[in-house]
Amino acid sequence: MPLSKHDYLDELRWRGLLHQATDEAATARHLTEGRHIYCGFDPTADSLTIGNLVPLMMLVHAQRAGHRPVVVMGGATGLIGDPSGKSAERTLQTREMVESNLHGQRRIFERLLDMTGPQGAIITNNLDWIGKLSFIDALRDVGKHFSVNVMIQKEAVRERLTNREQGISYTEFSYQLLQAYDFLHLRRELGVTVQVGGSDQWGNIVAGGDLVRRVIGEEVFGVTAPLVAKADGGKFGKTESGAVWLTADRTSPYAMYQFWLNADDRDVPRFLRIFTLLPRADVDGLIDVHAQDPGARTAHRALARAATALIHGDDEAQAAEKAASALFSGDVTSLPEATLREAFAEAPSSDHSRALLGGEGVALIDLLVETGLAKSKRESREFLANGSVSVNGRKVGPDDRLTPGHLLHEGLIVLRRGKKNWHLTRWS
RNA sequence: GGGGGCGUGCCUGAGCGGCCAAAAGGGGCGGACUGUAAAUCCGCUGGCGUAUGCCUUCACAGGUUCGAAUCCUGUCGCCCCCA
Repeated sequence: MPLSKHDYLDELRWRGLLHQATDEAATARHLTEGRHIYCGFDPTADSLTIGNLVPLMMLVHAQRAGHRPVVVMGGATGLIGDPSGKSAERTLQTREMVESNLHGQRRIFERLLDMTGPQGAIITNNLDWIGKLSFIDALRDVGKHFSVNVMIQKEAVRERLTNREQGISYTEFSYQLLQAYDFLHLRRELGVTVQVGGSDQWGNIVAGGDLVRRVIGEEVFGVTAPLVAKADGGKFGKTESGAVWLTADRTSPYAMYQFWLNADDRDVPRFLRIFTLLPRADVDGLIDVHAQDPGARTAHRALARAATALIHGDDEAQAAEKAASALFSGDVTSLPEATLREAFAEAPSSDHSRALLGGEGVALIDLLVETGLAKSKRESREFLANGSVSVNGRKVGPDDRLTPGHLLHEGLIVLRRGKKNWHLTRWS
């Protein structure tokens, strides 16, 4: 199989995606030929978050380097629950839930990975093989190769064993057996020899490698990426409105664009390397510009554009960018109607009767509550008094009312509360 | 089996009969400054139609008292020491 000029490990290394590898020299040698590289994703939700993007990028780079990526959707493991990195036992998901989550996540893999050609990604579901395993088979064929003494040493388990309040169930304790069995199965059936994942997966990956060696006496390899942390110490991937998801139904392209654009200066270089596919020269150039004048936010914009395009496609990224610059240009009034409607395509909006604008007009205090920009009249009053609210880009006070004079393009009024909470009202 | 301690608002954590909707910090939300940043500063942070006001909170259920987060009894949960 032809390999691209980019060496996989080197690529991961400069991008900051390489945390540890099993016998790095041997792994590097192994990767001089095209291999099958796998990563597992448990269907804990019907989408994936930006945090899951890290291991996903490892597969993307594998493919670009000439290897064949194999996605293992955890149809079986998702029913059990991975204790790695979790401080408490989780409630079991129903089979239906796992099943539907699987479908939700599949579209993301298909979008980010090339599904065609000899290097086309393979998407599998470990329920297909784990589901066939009987309890007796599991204990004899898998369990016999594991030492409980070793299992309880794993970080994911150890912490829970010493923690009286939490403990760990036999179910979650067994998780590593299943993931190890995945590796064995994939080695046998698809010739998969490398597993990648986040650093929290190291224990599971090693367990898989051990199993393969014991059963078929062959060496397999593992590579992990570091945990992505934010410069300010906060948890990566969270915003005021919760996690940032990779599908538009949960996080709009616009919201994702904003997420990247608002990245801390210090995080931008790293994010450019990890979350975009921009070539090294471009990245280095951007980092340079960024260091000279972070205020210009050239690198922020490039990051937001590239990362959003990677997930949602070029068109969506472009639209998000246009909307962002329109909204934050300050003067909403001068925007053409089409741009305005486009910019607010994803923002909350509401319809109102135009007749209300006549006479005394509509009190903003009430409207803020109606539109959800404020939770109660009391809060509404507070925001207005603080000068947090603007109508069509102009600040308003507690006693202001909306009249026909506020209408843009014969029927639109733009409300904003705080810096980033927009709402479009339509009047007809 | 015996003995001791703890359970407060989103989180940490003071309060230990009235001055308590409850200190302080964190977080969150607004504002100023800026670059839709960081740092800093200011305000808000149980709910309520605008309040020298009303309602609901200090694990839960009762009780004592003019009055309880604060005292008593029981229940639940957790921690520690001895055996």
